[in-house]
Amino acid sequence: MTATTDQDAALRIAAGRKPFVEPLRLGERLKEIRLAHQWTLEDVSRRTGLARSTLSKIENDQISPTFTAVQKLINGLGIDLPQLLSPPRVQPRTMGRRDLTRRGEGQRHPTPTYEHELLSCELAQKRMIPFKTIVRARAFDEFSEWVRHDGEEFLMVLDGEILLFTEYYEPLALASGDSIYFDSAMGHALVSVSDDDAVVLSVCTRGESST
Amino acid sequence: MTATTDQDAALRIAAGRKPFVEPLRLGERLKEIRLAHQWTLEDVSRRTGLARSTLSKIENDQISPTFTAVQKLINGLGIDLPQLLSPPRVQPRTMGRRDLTRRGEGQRHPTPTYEHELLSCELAQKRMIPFKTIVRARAFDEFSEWVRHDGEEFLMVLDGEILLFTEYYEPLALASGDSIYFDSAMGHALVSVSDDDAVVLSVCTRGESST
DNA sequence: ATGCGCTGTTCACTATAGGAAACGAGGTTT
DNA sequence: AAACCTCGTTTCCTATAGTGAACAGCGCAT
Repeated sequence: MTATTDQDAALRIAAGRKPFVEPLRLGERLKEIRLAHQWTLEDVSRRTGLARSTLSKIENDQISPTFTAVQKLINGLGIDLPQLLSPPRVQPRTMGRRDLTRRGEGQRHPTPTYEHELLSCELAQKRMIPFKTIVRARAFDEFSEWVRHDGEEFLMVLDGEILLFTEYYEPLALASGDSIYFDSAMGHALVSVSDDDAVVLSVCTRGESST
Repeated sequence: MTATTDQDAALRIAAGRKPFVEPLRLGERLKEIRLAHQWTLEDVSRRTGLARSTLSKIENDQISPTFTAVQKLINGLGIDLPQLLSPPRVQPRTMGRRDLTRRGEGQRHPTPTYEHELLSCELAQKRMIPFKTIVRARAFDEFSEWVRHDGEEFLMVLDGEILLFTEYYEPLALASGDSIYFDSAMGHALVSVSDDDAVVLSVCTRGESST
């Protein structure tokens, strides 16, 4: 098992189980949009080039539109695909969630090189993944491969001193209190150089396009 | 041959002509993904439930997949739709940026209640905003109003002890090493309760909708 | 070489999406 | 009320997406 896989796994666990396939009430959504603009089927037909009947069937889930049809829709209606697919244009989820993690109470994920402690893992659907890591690795060659994942990462050294190896830069020494922000698609790896294992706090961005 | 039908047809032809819409090289993109994972058509077939032949045709733009087919794809491949549709834009900017901030070298922004130190402020276009804050406020009533901004916020106490006031919850005591994740649209405010001013590290998400 | 196993493509057929026109339900005009 | 409009739905029919099987190409083993 490679370091990459380890961290990927941790991130994936943090990301939580996939909600599998949602029904994706496309027809319903289309009708919402149409009525919101007070358009008739004929209006939409003129805008999109799709037949009135076709639109009716799509709205009532009697057919599954072709991808070209979907394109005509998003194009003709002047909306983009996410808009068409996110039926519950809900704000509610943005308000008032909270997730406390007391010192040392995160969810631990040990690997040969790192010991991760996932923070705030009660909350699903969040846009950042924070975790504290004890860096056990002492030499770069303990990594079989670059650690690498989509998105961006912010990192602050809480304790000890580390060397940050990155794919495109010289190794960088970071002491307690130093912080760095980088694209995490660039290969990276941490090594402790202080007497005790170093501790860092990381925050990764979630893969985008969350609906 | 009624005038209505003629006009309808004319409009539909005009709309149906596809001059500008179709930058979506879906087949190409699918092939990219498949090869990136070193999957064979048969593998993808098993994952998605679509026939090998169908997949081949989709990859070669010989057919326009049904929306249900697209769903099977994104579902079976474990990707989401934006991923499937956005081949070109993601790659360029994601690779290799880096921004180091040594301890205490951030950009300071003092306010009556807080003393912020912005970290990694060299980098534009990043998805998280990290900053270290010295909490000067000693009582809740030093705030004239809730602090409130779009997005989400992660916060870890680095030093001292604070009280986190939030709009929808009771005040929460946080000691060094405790962390919390919350929707920052919910009003919030920090107060130091330790002898020295407390220090916290915060990371906020950037507003979305970059498009 | 011959045969085997695997790849991706192509064929022939079935299932279904898309379009034109007919239909039925309100609403407005006369 | 009948004669319309205009709306959305439904009914054919044709165009095409989706499938399984056959095919051609390639590496590998015998």
